[in-house]
Order: sequence, then C-alpha cells, then structure tokens
Amino acid sequence: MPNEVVVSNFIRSIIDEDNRAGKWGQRVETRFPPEPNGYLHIGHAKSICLNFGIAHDYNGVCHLRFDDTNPEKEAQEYVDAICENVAWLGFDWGQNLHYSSDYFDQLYAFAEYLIAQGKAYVESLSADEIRERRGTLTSPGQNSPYRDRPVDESLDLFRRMKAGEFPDGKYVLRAKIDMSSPNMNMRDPVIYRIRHIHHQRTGDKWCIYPMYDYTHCISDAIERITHSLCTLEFEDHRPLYDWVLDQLVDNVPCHPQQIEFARLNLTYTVMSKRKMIELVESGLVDGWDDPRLSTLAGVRRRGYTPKSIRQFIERIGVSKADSWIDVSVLEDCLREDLNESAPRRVVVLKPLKLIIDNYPEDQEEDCFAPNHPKKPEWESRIVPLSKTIYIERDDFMEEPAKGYFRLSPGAEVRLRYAYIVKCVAVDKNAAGDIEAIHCTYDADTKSGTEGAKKRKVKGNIHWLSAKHVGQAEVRLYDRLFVDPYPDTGDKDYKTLLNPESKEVIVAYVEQSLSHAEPGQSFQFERNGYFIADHTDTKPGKPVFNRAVTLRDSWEKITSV
RNA sequence: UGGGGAGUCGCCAAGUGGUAAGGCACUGGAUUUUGAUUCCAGCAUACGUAGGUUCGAUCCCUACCUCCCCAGCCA
Repeated sequence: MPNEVVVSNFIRSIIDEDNRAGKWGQRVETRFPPEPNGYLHIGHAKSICLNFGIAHDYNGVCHLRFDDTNPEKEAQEYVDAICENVAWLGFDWGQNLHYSSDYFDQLYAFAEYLIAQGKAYVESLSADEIRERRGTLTSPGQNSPYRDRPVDESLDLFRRMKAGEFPDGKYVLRAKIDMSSPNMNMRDPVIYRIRHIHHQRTGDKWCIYPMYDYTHCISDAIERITHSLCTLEFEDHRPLYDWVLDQLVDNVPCHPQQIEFARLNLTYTVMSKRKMIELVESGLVDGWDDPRLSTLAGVRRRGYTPKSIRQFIERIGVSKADSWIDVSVLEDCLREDLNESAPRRVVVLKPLKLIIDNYPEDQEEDCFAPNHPKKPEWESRIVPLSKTIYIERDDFMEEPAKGYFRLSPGAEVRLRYAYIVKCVAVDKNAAGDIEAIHCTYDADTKSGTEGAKKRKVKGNIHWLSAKHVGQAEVRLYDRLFVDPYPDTGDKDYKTLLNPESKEVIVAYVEQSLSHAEPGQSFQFERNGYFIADHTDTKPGKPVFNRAVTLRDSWEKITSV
C-alpha cells in the first residue's frame, strides 16, 4: 500500500493492478539507470524522482545503476557527479549501487547460450553492409548471408572475439529475430561489438561490449526490478526487451515490465547534451554548473533547493503525452519553498541616496527587522538608521506613473521598520541626473511604537544606512534564452541567447550578510531569493546569486 | 506512404457509458510595515474532427486530422 495519498497516474495504476493481482507479491523495485557519459540535468530529475518516489511510496527500493556498456564515452568523473546529484536531490540507493559492467560475465554466458540455441549469430558483414541490408521504414530488410552460420562456428568466432583475436568492427554478434519486422529494432539487432578500449571499471578484461538493448533488460532481470521506467523513445524497443528475456526465461530470475513515460521539456532552456557541451566549451556560459544552465549542478548553484525540484516534479505529473512545462512553474516551486525557509535580509541592489533633512546629523538608532514575517520565533535583528540612507532606484519616480505608490516629490512612504518620510526635494547634477533625494521624517511614526499605528501609508520601501552598509557582489541571473523553445527544430539556438541573462553588480548589503556561508539562502526583501554562491563566497566576502525574483504584480502592470 | 505512441481549460493532469478531479496561471475581494505571503471567491454545456451504437459517450465502434518516436557496431 502506498504510504501517502498521491495523485494517480498511469504508472501507479499499473503497479496498483499488479499488486491486486499479486504479480510481484506486493514487491516494487525500480532503478535509475544513467549512462555515466555526462552531467545530469533537470530532465533526469524527473526520472530520479519518479523511480525513487514510486519505490518509496510502495515500500520498495530503487537502485542506482550505471549503464556503462560503452567505455568510449564514459568516465568515473561522471559517476561521481551523478551520485552526488542523486544524493543532493535527497534520495538514497542504500546498498543498491550497481553497474551494468558488474554483469559482463553473465551477459557473456547468456550470449553463448543464445548462440547455442540458434538465437544469435556472429556477423561478418561490415557496419555499412549491415545498414544496406536493414531495409527502410517501409521495406523489409534482407537476411545476412551469415545468418545461418553453424552454431559451432558462431560460438568459436564469438569466443575468439572475446579473446581479442580480431580488430574493432571485424565481427559483431547479432540476435536472430526477423529481418522483415516492421519494427526496425527487431531486424537482427547487434548485441555485441568489438571495442579494444579500456573500461573505467573492468579495465582491459574485455574487448567486446554488450549493447544497450541486450544489456538493459538482463540487468533489470538480474536485479529483480519489477517496473522498468524509461522515456517514450524506447517504446519500440520494448518488443526487443521482452524478446531477450523470453529467450532467457530459464536463466534469469524474473521478467520486469518496461513502462515508458514522456520526458520533461522545459521552456527557455536547452536540455540536449550536444548543445550544453557547446555552450560550455564556447564559453557562452561559465561551466557545467553555470547557474543559468538546467544541469542539476547549475540549478543547485542558482539556488534551487532539492525540495523545490521534488515539488516541481510532483506538480508537473507524469503521462505519455508530449508536453512543455513553462520554467515559471519551476521558479514558483522555488518561491514556495524559500518563502518558508529563507530568512529575510535587506539589500539595496541599485542604490539612490536619500537624505533625511530633519534627522539629527550624528544620530543613529536601532530599528528591528524580523527575520521572517510569519515566524516570530526566528526573532529580529538590528538594522541601524542614520541621516543618510540608500534606497532602491526603482522606489523613486520623479514623475510617478499612474498607480505608483512609492516615493515621488511630495509623496509619503514608510521606511520599512523605521519612519514615514516625505520627499521634499531632488538633487540633480549638471546633466540632469538625480543624485540624491531629500526627505523629512515624522518622528512620531517609528515602527513598533504607538505613533506608528496612527498613520498609514501605502508605500513601504527598504533602505540601508549609508554609514553602516557592507558591499557584496551580486549576480542577477535571468533566463538564458529569449525564445521559449530554443531546443526545437533547426533553430540556431546560439542566436536566441538572452544578452541580459547575467548582470553582475556590487550591492549594498546589511552587515549581517557579510557572514553568509556558502549555500545559504535568503530573501532579499522586496527583491527576490538569493543564495551565497557555493564556490565564490569567501569568509567575510560573500557573493550572491539571484535564484528567482519575488512575484511582482506592479511590474506586471507596468510591463503591459 | 511501414511500425510504435499521443491528442481533456492558457500550462500540466485525473477520470468514468450517466452527465468533466486537482495543481499552476488568470480574475475579483479580504488581510498585510515585502505591490511578497496568506485567505476567500470565480474560472471547460466540455474532452482533436466527423459519423455511428446507446435512453444516455469524453469514455464503445468507424473514418479522418494533427503531433512525437524509429533505418548507431550510442544509450
């Protein structure tokens, strides 16, 4: 029985039905099977959350299995990174860390068995010749002249392939299925190839390596996986998955069920490995963990929390329909998490000097700012006030737009946690740029006093005392692309980059922020959620990344 | 034009032969010292199209349309 009530989906329906029918004796075992040939991205998070989530909900287990059958493209560096990402997302594979390469011996033995059964043969044709005879989508392929090679001869050849007697490409092992099948995958697929190359785990023990279609189903079966979840493009591989296991009924412990779901498509980003590599290698982004990338390393550095990613995956659901999820859904999941968990701080991103004319020159006083508006137990911190302060440029308009209720000449606004002030003058330089604004304050309106209750003003802005501020580098990130679908069709995605996806500024920050630890998240009041960068934050010298802005219904009004 | 899939509100996504869950977005309104949050209310006579079966169809049947995937010794 599921541990908690969750939204139904077609995969859970299948499992529920299996449980009712007693197909697996109530056992649910899944696996996340990445090939260690690159970095994980948010699309993988869907598979991870799905596999681990289902296993958890049905009191089952989920394995982490590296599908490392192609040593040409794989590296230990990637398995380390993948393990780290999965753990970061909050999942635990326990003792179930596996590698397809763990099964090379068994896979080999099964291959000899298939040959002996007349279900596989050694092919002498070259890759090109095989392709020529494969037929097309609408016409059948033709049998290889080697298809009926005697079992003993195939066996001998296969053993010599393994022994290293032949160069790459000389022979392959093919499953003997049906060259006229309308399903291309069934036209005698290659299941072993010769590759004289060092494998990151098995070293030089092997020079023949099994192919995905042959390996995956057997690995699933060996691990006694019950439900093997994969993406839609493997739908027409399923007959092959089943065929292999059917040949091996007497040799493997079970026959897992492959179930396919639609992969995640996210707007305003690219997810394809090739394009990500290009972005990284051409320097268009700052490495694999660039906060604008949808790699797991990137979103983590951007400030996304594991919880927000899990929430996101839960929110988008799972089905077999191709779909596009708007990044705003992801962003909103982060806000939902951080609104609860992030302490508030005051930061002035784009400063404008404000002088309180009637405030005593050398006076300073403490104002108390709660660390969270809804959590008094988080207590308050002191934010000092003095005659000269900085406010956000956006919080002043010399000629206020309709509906604008922040500061403008003659207007009143509350300095958050302090006094109500009124704008009385504007200083400009020779060029006409505003250099500072002057206000007077109403000494009877300090926040927390009785006087504060007597007057209400609509505008409420944040500020920082000029003589008490610290400074910090802040990186304002925005979407990497201006086009919602940069990854589709034959678009030249590099021309669709958002030139303003990264803006680096030096902001005024309240002093408590200079002690921020790498990875700590904050809400900069009225601005957004920021994280102290994991790698660039140094003791006493934080660097902040903007993960996401706050919702802003004023901006929504003005941008229309 | 072969085979395999998919089409339910702006975006996701449940669901059943008996008269369309939910989330997000959106729109009102309340609260609010974040134009944030929270709260409350509203939001598909309609399930790709056209026929048919039925007392009744989004769900069954037929035809059609659109989109996605497949011709690696990649996974």
